[in-house]
Amino acid sequence: MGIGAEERLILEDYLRERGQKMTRPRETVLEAFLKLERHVTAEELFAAAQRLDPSIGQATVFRTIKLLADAGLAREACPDEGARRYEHSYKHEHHDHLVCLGCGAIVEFKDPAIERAQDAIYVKYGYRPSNHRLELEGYCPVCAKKKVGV
Amino acid sequence: MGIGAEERLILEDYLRERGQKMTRPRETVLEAFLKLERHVTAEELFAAAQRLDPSIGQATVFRTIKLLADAGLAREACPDEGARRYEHSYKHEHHDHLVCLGCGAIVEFKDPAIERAQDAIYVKYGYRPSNHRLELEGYCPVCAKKKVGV
DNA sequence: AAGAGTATGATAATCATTATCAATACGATT
DNA sequence: AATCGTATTGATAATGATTATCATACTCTT
Ligand SMILES: [Mn+2]
Ligand SMILES: [Mn+2]
Ligand SMILES: [Zn+2]
Ligand SMILES: [Zn+2]
Repeated sequence: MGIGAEERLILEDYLRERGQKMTRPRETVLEAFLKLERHVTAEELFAAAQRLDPSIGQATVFRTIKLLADAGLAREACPDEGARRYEHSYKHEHHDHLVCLGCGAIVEFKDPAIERAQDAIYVKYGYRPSNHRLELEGYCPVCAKKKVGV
Repeated sequence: MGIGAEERLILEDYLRERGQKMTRPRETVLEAFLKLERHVTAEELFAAAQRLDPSIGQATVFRTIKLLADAGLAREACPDEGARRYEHSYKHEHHDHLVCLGCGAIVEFKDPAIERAQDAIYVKYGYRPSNHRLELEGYCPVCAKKKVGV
């Protein structure tokens, strides 16, 4: 069983349910995405997909990453001032991000106390929860040293 | 003492320190901003400023709202899928946002437990804190009712 | 193999924001 | 109050990410 077989099936099911088709370009984008274990922009994904198939178009990458997100295989995370970024969603639990403003290093974390407190906020105001985004910005130990006193 | 006198002085000091000048357009944008007690886009601010002075240019609004942010009078908050939004910062403490995906209603809240837990994360990973962004999305009581079962 | 309908890639269009630049306004100094 | 060196302005073009268009190509079921 090849890499990404499970994800491929998920995408196929998702497409079939909606009368859409599994195509070669979509396979290519999925494969490129699964190989990139990072928070990736559409442009980076486009470059990776082109390495697998130079004939692939940019528009297709934008369209497909959205499909992957709808299908539950990808999820938006860590927008990069201007560009969206996506990360794996399938078998990758929700988490928050601590990002270094100096070098871009990203720590992924999940704090039960924070998650619980957020749920309490929803309850307090009678809102039905959908999703949340928590991003902590700062300077990693290395970059903090470089900017002493700033 | 007119409305916004304090803020005006803050802006003047900020500009003087950097060899920049207090100008009529900047006054106009500040006045328009202070009157808008909401999370506002540059475009909305532009419209409001034009009502005060039809000759004002859009570029000036973009430039000035950034100045206000640097000067500590404004702060980015609640980006509106595509466009930045700004809110008052002077004498308006940090807070997080709970936003309704149905009608756009925004609840501002501050949870000491969450803030504390966030600080702990910074400590745990040795990061120097800069700022953080927490946004809870969901459906307000009214909109939740309209979408029962969705 | 054929047909109906979806997907593709190239390209143009959007939208928010920024850069450019000649003309103008500030404000310190005289 | 007039002068002068700079900073600022508004109009406009440019940018960058994303989306829309559309003629052609592909999928998948029959
Ligand atoms: Mn992540
Ligand atoms: Mn707010
Ligand atoms: Zn760093
Ligand atoms: Zn609502």
